[in-house]
Amino acid sequence: MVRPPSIDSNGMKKGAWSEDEDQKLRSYIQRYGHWNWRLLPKYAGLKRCGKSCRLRWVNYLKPGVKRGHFSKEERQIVIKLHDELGNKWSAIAEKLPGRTDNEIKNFWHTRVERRRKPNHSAKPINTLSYAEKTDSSEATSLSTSHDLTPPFDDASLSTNSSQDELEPMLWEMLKADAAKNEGLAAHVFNEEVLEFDYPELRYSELSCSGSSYGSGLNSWAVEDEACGSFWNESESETSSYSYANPAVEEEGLLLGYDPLLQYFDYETSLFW
DNA sequence: AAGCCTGCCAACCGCGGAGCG
DNA sequence: ACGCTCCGCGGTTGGCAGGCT
Repeated sequence: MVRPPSIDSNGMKKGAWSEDEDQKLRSYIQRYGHWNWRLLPKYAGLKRCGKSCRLRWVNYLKPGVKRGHFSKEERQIVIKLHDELGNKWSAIAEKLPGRTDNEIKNFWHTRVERRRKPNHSAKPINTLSYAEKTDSSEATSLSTSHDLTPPFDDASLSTNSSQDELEPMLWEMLKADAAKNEGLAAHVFNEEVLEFDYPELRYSELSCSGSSYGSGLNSWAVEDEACGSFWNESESETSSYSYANPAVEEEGLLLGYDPLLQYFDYETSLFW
């Protein structure tokens, strides 16, 4: 994960920092502060350039630096501020105590930007059994090897499509997919939760805010949260809608139409 | 078991702005 | 006004870890 140590043409060490180097830098700055980054390494007994020392201190050694998992609140702040400020990582970092611009930048590139890329490959990225996500006694684990065809294609849906255009289109696609796979999708929907990255569905959902799409038993259905209306093409029982599970709804809407399910967070407009 | 692929993140690099003489 | 130095920012890279085939 880190670059191997090496020596550049000026005799300066590059690459991963050792514990000894960290200790030298930490103790020097704690004692004298960083009055001049260029001269600091010389006085601290480090064979590093000032830039490298500054980076190591700011992003790693500085007291209070928070690292690791971004909370839901932090994610929302980053996304909101990025919408307002763009790639002003240092400005965003100012609003997130303990987070460095470098870490926010990494977070953005690896987690957020990737999810927003329209041509990002549609493949499952993580799998959790429904039982892990909920307390439902009905939840059981199930094999994930279902051959369900994604019902959307890039040509038919876009982020600019209106909700009026999208809903009938989605409805037709869901119906067709359910018919093809018979009751399988419903079972999967009820018992299995997969996180996935599936841009076509993501965009359709973004464009249809206020609506959710899911499967019932042996049928597909579309529910409109905003007005409470409900369409159901099947005559059979369709009352089992797993995304009503409170444990799931805490995180946002669980959106499903086949085994490819994940959480949609309306506040960040992203799947997690 | 081994090779390949992808995600993640620490660290590097280049550039621009601020400060100073 | 100009040139130089230093600092900080944002983009990019390198390589480990873990999952997949």
